[in-house]
Amino acid sequence: MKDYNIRDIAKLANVGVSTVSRVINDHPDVKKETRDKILSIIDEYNYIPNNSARNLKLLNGNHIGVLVRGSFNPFFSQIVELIEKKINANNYSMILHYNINDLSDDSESIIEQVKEKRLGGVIYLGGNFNNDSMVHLKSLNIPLVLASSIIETDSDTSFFSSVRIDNVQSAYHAVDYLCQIGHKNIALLSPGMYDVKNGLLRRRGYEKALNDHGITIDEKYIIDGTYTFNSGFEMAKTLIESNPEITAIFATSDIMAVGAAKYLLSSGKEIPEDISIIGFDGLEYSQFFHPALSTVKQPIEAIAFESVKLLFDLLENPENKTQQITLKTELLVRDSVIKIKEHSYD
Amino acid sequence: MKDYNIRDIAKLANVGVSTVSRVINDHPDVKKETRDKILSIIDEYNYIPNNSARNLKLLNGNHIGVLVRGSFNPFFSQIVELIEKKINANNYSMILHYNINDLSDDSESIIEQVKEKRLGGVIYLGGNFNNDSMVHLKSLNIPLVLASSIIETDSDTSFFSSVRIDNVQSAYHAVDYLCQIGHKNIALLSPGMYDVKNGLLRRRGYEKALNDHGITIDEKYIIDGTYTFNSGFEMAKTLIESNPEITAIFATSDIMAVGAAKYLLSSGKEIPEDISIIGFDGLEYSQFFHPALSTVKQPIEAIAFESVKLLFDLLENPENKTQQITLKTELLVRDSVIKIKEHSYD
DNA sequence: ATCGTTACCGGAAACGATACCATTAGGAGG
DNA sequence: CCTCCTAATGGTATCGTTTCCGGTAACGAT
Repeated sequence: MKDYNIRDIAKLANVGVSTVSRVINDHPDVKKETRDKILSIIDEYNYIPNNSARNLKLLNGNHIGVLVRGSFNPFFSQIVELIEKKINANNYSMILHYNINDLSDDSESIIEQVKEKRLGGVIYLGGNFNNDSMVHLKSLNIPLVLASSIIETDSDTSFFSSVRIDNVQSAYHAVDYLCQIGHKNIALLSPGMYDVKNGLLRRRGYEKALNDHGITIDEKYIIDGTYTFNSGFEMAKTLIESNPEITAIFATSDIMAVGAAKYLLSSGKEIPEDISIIGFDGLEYSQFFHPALSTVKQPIEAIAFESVKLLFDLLENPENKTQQITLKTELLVRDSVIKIKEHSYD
Repeated sequence: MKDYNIRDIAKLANVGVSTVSRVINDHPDVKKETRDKILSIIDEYNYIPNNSARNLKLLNGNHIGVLVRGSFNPFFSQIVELIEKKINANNYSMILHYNINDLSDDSESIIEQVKEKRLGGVIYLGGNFNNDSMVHLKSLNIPLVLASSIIETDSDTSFFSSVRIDNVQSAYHAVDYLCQIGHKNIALLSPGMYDVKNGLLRRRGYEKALNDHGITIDEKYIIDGTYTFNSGFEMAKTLIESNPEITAIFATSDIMAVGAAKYLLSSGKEIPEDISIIGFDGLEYSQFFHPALSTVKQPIEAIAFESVKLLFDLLENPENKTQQITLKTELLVRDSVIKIKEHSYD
């Protein structure tokens, strides 16, 4: 029950190995008759080409790496699942690596992974990149797409393909809405050191919205944490205990929002009557929370879909131009927000 | 900026390629002096051995496949993340494939994946296996561990290593508890055709508990769906609309439970005052729902940890015995259940 | 001096697939 | 009949490792 190799198949079919190779790779220069015969032998003996040999010869692997900056966030899990589906449809395999680089520079860890695993391409989810990173990475000479990543560079952003959203605008949208319906004491739940750049942009949107509505920014309404349920819970607790006048919370991720909402509800507050809350990401989960959470929905399917598409554009034709795509988010207003009551006119 | 190969390194270090190879693979037969010299050259020139060539020669890959039966369930995502961490720690790479076989037999799809991707080992999450599958799979001759899978065979279960829970007992535990606190009209939210075996066992636990408490099983309290939020929502709706006397729901997964709870709350019912609810899996999520969901907690970390451990036991020494591990679940009683009021004694 | 042993080391044949380069056969065109 | 072209095919070097099979040097024992 040994495995057959291409030479065995060639012998069995009475042809040369080159011909078998051509059949396997769909080269046109094979007579239909010969092709059919070889195909039937391949089928009969259950021959499967050896990928290692193939990759050795071709000098590039057919694994594409999906490297994820964070971990334990359903937002990433969902994207990853969708990406996997598409990668497999293209006859590549996905090598998944969560929680890349807790310490080092993003570009470092990517380079390491690519070399070590001989990846044919990489999708990087959720990191931060500056000019140096980009140049460093460029030396890899490998198809790379940056998805949901923050790219901080004034110069050439066209080194790599990228798929992202407008974080400032998206956050602005949510906070602007809160202001419009009368909220003035609006808190911000922000990721702290963990993923600074990302949170920073959303914070800028928050500040801009307040500014535009003539509300002065109060540092004590802004609190840092991490992208976890627990952190959301704790942040809300700290915030509300010392600032009971807060009427709305904008959380920069849904899991934070859920954590915060949980604190509010379990401390006897009502949502949205006492406090309105808006999350970020648009996890399926958020609509099954009770009350249904308002959120800024990221186009998760599109992020996954476009990332893979851009990657294969580069993979199939390395001469292709890189592309930068910015996708639209959508503010979903659900049951967790309410127009503020004007006490004076009661 | 070409990549160096082992011959380049050998030349640079003035040694033979075999010696370099020995250094790379930690063979003892190299003088410390020589080893250090080679090591420094390797470091200086940033040499990384080519995995394809290595695997070609060794005839076995250093990728281990993690194949997941279902998809879009945080239960699996969490296990996968933990597994990945451990696999990487062992210097292997994880190739992840969700949603294996929507149609075909589990063993078929595993075999296909293994051959095509030259996997060195496989962890299969959440499938169903019968005797035929097992025999079929055995021919692969590859380390394989079945995690959270249902193995239906009276004969030899020792073909493969496995990590599982006692589904019957776990479900029994939850339903028994509901009975103990006075519930009689207890509904079951079960996965339908999707993953029959798994749901079947939990159903058996449900039935056994009712039996032990002298409650006759009523088919109209048992409803089939899928492991999704939405399905949970719909099942609860159907169930409650036509059987308003139900006082408790046992859902065979947390996401079903959340969906069901959402229906109840949004239709004006109160949890647990009107209806008690218990889920299954123990997702972090469940405790941040409001009210905090009671659930049967699966030992997620242990499942991941043990799976990888058993796999590497087999990988490192193929002569090792396979092991079958059954892990304990834990009933977490939180805010979603309440002792039933006896109307007669009010 | 000769031998045996040990500790290191190198050469070269695989591993399985690809692709360049030849080669053949047959037909078209002169 | 010869040349040229094209379609189809085969031979073989090559990709970068590992490992078997020796080989050499050093050294103590005889």
